Amino acid sequence: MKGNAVAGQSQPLDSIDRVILSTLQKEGRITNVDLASRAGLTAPPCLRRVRALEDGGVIESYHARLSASALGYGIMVFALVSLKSQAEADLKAFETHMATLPEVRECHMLNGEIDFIVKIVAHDLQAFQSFLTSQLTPAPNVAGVKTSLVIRTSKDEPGIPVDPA
Amino acid sequence: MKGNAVAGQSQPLDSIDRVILSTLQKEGRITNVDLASRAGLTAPPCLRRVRALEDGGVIESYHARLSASALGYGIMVFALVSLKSQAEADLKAFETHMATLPEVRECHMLNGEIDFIVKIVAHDLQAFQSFLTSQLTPAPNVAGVKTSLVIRTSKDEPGIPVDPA
DNA sequence: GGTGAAAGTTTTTCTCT
DNA sequence: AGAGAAAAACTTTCACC
Repeated sequence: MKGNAVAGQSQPLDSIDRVILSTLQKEGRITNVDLASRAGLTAPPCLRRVRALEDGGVIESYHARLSASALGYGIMVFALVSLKSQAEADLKAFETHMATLPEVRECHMLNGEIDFIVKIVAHDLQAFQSFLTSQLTPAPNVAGVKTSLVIRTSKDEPGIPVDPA
Repeated sequence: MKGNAVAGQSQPLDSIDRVILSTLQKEGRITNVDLASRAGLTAPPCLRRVRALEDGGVIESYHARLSASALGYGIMVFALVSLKSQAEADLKAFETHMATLPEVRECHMLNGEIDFIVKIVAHDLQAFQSFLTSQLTPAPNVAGVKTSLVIRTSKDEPGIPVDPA
């Protein structure tokens, strides 16, 4: 094999790529012709750039953002979880368990005293309490859990900044 | 005016709607014809359902997910921020400041001792330190900031669970 | 790399059930 | 509400620059 067909970082991003990326990050279902005109291109080269960004792994995926409240998820909680052991196998075991729980939307390992931060959603406070005592506290290797209920969210931007070039 | 053209919750979601929602949450750029066949419909009624879900506010938006590392953002940090005053005007002032900072991706107000959890991204540790001392610590009304660096992320699901009906 | 035109799909509307 | 057919728009490929 010669060229990097899959997920090489390929070219440094030029300013047209950045327009494409920031546009698709905000409007994931924009048509290629509209995207092209915002990027100052015609459709074919725009499509080629999008495919290259997808194949190069810069664009990972596309998603619809759904209304939590419309789906009956009124509760969001951050849990700070410390584990008894920091051995890699034990960290993995905890992460594997988190992966199976639909209420757990994010699981990040942290440095310092607390080991994980976990973003959890639930239908209501009662459902969350039940989840906490039946799924999170008894998870493999858990030493302690501190939870904080989200009262309101003032900012929740998808993705990351796309700097102007 | 009569009907609720904008963001009424309209109908309870049936199982076809749920297939549409969970599919679009995972594959935001699927074509309507493919979506229709997964939902067991033909294209026209499928499109009508999607539009109704969009107009009803169940589908809020569509986004591309970009690779943080491909864009040079190697660092994610959660900051736990406590404020000097919990007066609504002071909470708002803090949130308004967070809204202006591109490094801040999420800002959630919490119950209990700590007032906000803020998800931050940065190019590297040095850029983060600089952000912390120049933007976050001196933000309006800040009493204290505790930061935790994310070592690795094992789960980061877009959106929320779509229960099977 | 970009352009313009052509071919192939998809989206979208309409009519009917 | 959903289906089939038709029109309009978009995507995708190709030849050329």
